[in-house]
Amino acid sequence: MALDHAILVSLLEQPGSGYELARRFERSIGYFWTATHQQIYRVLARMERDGLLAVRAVPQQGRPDKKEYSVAAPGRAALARWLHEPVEPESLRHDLAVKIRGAAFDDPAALIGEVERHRQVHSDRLAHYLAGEHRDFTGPDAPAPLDAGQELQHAVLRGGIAYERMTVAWLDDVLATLRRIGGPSAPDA
Amino acid sequence: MALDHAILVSLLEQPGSGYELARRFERSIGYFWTATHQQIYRVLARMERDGLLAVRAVPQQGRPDKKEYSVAAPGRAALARWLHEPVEPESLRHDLAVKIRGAAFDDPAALIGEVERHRQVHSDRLAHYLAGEHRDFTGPDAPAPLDAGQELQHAVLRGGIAYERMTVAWLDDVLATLRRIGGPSAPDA
DNA sequence: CTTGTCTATGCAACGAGTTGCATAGCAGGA
DNA sequence: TCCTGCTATGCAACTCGTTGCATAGACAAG
Repeated sequence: MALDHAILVSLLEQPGSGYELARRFERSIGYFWTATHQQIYRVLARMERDGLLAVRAVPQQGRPDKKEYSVAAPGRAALARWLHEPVEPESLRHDLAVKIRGAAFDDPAALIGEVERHRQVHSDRLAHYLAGEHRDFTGPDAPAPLDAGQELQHAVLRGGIAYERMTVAWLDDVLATLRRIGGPSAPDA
Repeated sequence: MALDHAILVSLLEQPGSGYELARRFERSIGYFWTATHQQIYRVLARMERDGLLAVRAVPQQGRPDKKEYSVAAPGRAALARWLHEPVEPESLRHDLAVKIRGAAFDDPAALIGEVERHRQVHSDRLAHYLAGEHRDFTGPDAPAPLDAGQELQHAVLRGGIAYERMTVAWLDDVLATLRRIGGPSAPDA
């Protein structure tokens, strides 16, 4: 299970509370691994119980205390072990592709709005990634010689950028196809 | 839940047994939605119980009977309803990206073999998709004017091709990065 | 002064997905 | 002959992931 390992990596990059992790999972890490706060709290509790993580209660003024988690030695070892194991190349779960094939049995033109909406989301994500890349890696405020960790984060971000660019281009292709067949051919049903 | 709908689409394209569906999910449909035979049998049983599918026992010589499922009217209606609902743009679950970021806390060079293995898998899938595209859509044996369903299947396949091409290129980028930082910089641990 | 939002954590229930195992006949190779 | 593998279906147990709800103090807007 990779959620454990995603949390370990994130805590090694920067210790933090469950709440903070949940927000990171909405941002950088979450681009490649999503998780809700419930999942995160449950996994943190389990990993702490198993001695992979250390907790420290941090009092805050005007707020409930937060539990700051950091990676203990056994957690680091568990991550290292996982890094040396092969993982399965992932398979996609692409609802929209199912819908596109399904549109043949309904009205293809009715899907245009939905595809446009997805295109917008991916286009926004792309802009967001590009802004992050400029801020952290390629812009004037970026650290001059990147260390290994930053190089790797940048490489992963380039993957996200390539993915979103590819997706936007593909959805444009799909839209053109839907408009082409929406005209001449009648819906199948 | 999209497994139901993926099954409906697949059965509309071609009725078949659970076993046949499981094999389709290893091929075309499975490129965008994976499922094991257990999942498929369970969902087929539920959908039949709910009247979305019709079953027909087909005797076979030298083999156990197979249950051929096809989509009943309520199933078609359920699919149509889903097609008109918005779905969430999916988020990735990319183990390898987690590993790449995690490599900063281990030996980056140790990840090269793993990344090469993934590159090979994606490169094979790409070749496989391209062969399928030539066979079904662009080659001399393809149907001359494609109908709407075929146009849409082709559009989805083009998405798979674009995805695999993008992934192979990105993994090359990652490999170059790993080799670059593997030399000068020492492992963090 | 009440309502809503943000930080911060968590329980309980459910549904989705995975893994291991079982059955059963037939075909082909060592 | 025995072992492996393929077609064909399914149960049981488990883990993973999602959804709804709850608590609780601080702060801002209406």
